[in-house]
Amino acid sequence: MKGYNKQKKLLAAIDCIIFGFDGQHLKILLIRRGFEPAKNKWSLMGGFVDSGESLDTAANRILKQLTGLEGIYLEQMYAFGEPKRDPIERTISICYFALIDIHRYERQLTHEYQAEWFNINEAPALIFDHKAMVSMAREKLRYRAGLHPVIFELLPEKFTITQLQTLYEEIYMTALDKRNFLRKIMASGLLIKQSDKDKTGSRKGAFYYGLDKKKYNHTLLNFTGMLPPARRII
Amino acid sequence: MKGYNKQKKLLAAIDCIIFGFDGQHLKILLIRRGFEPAKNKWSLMGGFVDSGESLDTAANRILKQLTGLEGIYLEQMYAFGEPKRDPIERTISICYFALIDIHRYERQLTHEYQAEWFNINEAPALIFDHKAMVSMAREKLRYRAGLHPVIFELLPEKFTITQLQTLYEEIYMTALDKRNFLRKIMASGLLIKQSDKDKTGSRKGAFYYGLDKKKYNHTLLNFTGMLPPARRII
DNA sequence: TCAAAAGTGTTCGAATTACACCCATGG
DNA sequence: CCATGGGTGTAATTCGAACACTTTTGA
Repeated sequence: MKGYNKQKKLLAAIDCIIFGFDGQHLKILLIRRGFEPAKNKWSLMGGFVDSGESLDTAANRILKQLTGLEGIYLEQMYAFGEPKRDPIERTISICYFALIDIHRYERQLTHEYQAEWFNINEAPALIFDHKAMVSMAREKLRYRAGLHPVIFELLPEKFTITQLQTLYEEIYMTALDKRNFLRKIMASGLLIKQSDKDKTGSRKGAFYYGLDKKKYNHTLLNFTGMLPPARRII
Repeated sequence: MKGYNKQKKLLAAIDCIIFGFDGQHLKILLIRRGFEPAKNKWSLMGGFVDSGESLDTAANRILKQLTGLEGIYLEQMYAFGEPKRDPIERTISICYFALIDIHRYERQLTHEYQAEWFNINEAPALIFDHKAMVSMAREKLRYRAGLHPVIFELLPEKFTITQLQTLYEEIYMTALDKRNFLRKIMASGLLIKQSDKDKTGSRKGAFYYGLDKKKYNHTLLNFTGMLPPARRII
């Protein structure tokens, strides 16, 4: 038996939404598409799945090729398959979302790869159905962040409580009370207070915190969520 | 421009995990595969995506063809794409999961379509990577059911509190206290007490409840979950 | 009359909320 | 010395967990 003769083949693509956080705003990484159609238009990171590679492998390869990023948090999100979504040829796109510490790669990304960060609310028009992908990714991020502490993937090794809180506020588009936030986040047992301070944000300086990596890995499956129940988006 | 010349095409398939609940156990619907390879082996409902149809359309079509089911709860779950997952030809499978009221279709399914229900814990060996699909679907169901009242899709129009509780217990593989369960489920405001009783389960009979459909639709986005935090699987 | 499932409240501790002032520092 | 963001506590309420007995009725 050589194959399923009567079935139509099609192209499979990967698209990645890459989230970052600059301390103020949630951002996404975009590039100008390198080939026709829609060449030079803003686009998510994308490419085709090769024969012989799995979807996860393809996603990692494409991410590496377009941005140099490796070993980052990457999760499959959804498959988009409207017949006309790509005007040239029938292509289904398996969409991934990634979370990275923006500062760790900033120069590399913008200089070597000419990728550009945009505030999530100020992104330019995107090709094809990429806008829908971005909104779905945003929603999925809220979902995930409410249940698992994935949010730390967006922060540097050391961060302040205020940065963490701002990040939650960005993702959920809501204001949080800092005392309650601190109590709750400390109760998770995930944070380890450092002895040094971030002096860039204020005169007084704010203590850095690090992540308890062991607990973090164990906690991925048992996290109650940071939002007060009444505001849970999920 | 005619196409992306250098890219490899592949087949896209749909596979559906169909969940049902018989009042006692969570079940999945399987059929014997109708074509080679692995003909007559137990399999999820599956088929290929045609040109010109979207993934959702394909999923609905395949479900209709193989089971006669229409208009049921169907949600995309995950794309499986290991290169060798189908031994005959490179095929990625976009996997859906469905929730149905088992009694509504029981005869139709088992007689006309020779599909068979299996308790989720007693299912036979499945072809390809279908076993992994089923475990992921189970997990996803826990996830969903903890946050949205999708669980009612598995029950008939009228059901008793005990049935509902048993269903939650099945999905989360845990025992729940009936008084606490009742209080919590009633607090959701989703249930409407009927005036008639189900007499099949006991001498005394248990009141039926129906779903407040308007509230149900609005509540899909604001549901706190039925599990005590300590036991939340998610 | 009894077996079997239905139905029903209370108490306790933990978690969540709302809320406002002092601290440390660099300029 | 003062403007700025950092850091802290308490009281009221709600929510979740644990727990056991009475009711109904068909056989």
